[in-house]
Amino acid sequence: MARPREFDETAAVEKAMHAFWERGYEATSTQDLCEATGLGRSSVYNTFTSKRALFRRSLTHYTSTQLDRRQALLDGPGTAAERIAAVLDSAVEDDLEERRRGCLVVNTLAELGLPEDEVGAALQADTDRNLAMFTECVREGVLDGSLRDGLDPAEVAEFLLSTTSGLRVMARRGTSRESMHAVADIALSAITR
Amino acid sequence: MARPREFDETAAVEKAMHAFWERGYEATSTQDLCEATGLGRSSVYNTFTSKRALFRRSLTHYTSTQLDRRQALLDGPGTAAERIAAVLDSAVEDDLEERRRGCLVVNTLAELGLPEDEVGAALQADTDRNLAMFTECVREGVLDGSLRDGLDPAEVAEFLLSTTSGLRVMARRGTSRESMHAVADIALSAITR
DNA sequence: TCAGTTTTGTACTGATCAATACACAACGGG
DNA sequence: CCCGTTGTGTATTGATCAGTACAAAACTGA
Repeated sequence: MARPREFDETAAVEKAMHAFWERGYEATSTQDLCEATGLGRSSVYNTFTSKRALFRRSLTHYTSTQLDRRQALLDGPGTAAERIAAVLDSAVEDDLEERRRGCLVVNTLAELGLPEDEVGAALQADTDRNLAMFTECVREGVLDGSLRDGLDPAEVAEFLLSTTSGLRVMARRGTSRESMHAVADIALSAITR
Repeated sequence: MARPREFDETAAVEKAMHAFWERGYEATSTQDLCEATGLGRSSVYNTFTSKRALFRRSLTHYTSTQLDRRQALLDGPGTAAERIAAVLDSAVEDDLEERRRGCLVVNTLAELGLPEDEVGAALQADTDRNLAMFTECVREGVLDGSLRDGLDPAEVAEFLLSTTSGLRVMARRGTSRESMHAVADIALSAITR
């Protein structure tokens, strides 16, 4: 019944996500979002309610794919130390353009902080899942002997999240791939033996 | 000759800086800046030309005071390792409210990236000075024996800048003082012996 | 074919944006 | 004292902001 959509909703969210990622939340106008998605204003508002709601959709789309990728690396082959190294390396993009965009979560946290709405909740959820994933992997690393004895998994998880966040900021500073790699190596040396 | 100013320019810049720090660049309107500084629109534009120019003034005011404070810590007493520890600790504010604001430089980098104007130049200059200060101190630390042998001072400087940036992002995430302290300790353990 | 439902395009809303015009106020030098 | 210069307050600029009203369009089920 009724007229069907002329577009794919997920594809539209993905395009909106890239617009927000490129310019930040405030600097992205609803007009920008229409152009990025190829939709008219009516379709955007009919489907996503508001700019902020579309941003929340974009953000959760970003975090879920990013967390899945990270989880896959942490569930991959090798010692825990090697898997953590793979995660740190994955923050180091090959392409300068990509590196310059940084991370949508870090960018949003820096621009908006933790707002008291669903956007803030999405950011908090991302933090929690990251910490949980890292904590678990560190626990495994202490057992498999690839990480040092006596490490507090929760503390190391905070350290690793801080490190990836720091790397993303360095990326926005225009830091070279080589320098970012060196930073990742030093960070890793703090917890491996 | 002519009518004198009714306000202190530096004080106005400082108040504008806090407004930008609190809300970010885009979300801070010229109206907000008038209210924060207590000046009328005419005075603001007569004195600072444009919103962006006032932002640049605010940013350089922030970076210069922050760099001076950091330099003082790195020039202070104790071994290089102790002085670097003092810098990392200084990123951990006592007050939650202050911590939540994060760092104006990190926030701006995340929101705007490195724009091709004087704002970008100010951000780049801040990065350069930070790296230079850290590099010098690490060199001293290798000599005084408080840091490990064989460390590349330039690489460690990037690591330390990345770490402080990461800590500021964690602060925006709402991370506790204790967790941030633990992160700083782990980071330090990578370079001390 | 047509009634019912949803999408879409166009035009528009009031609000707010950064920036300016301009008259008047306030001072210093002569 | 008063002319020239600069600062300040008020009103306003056109542009753009997020969001909406509304009618035509496009489809489904009957």
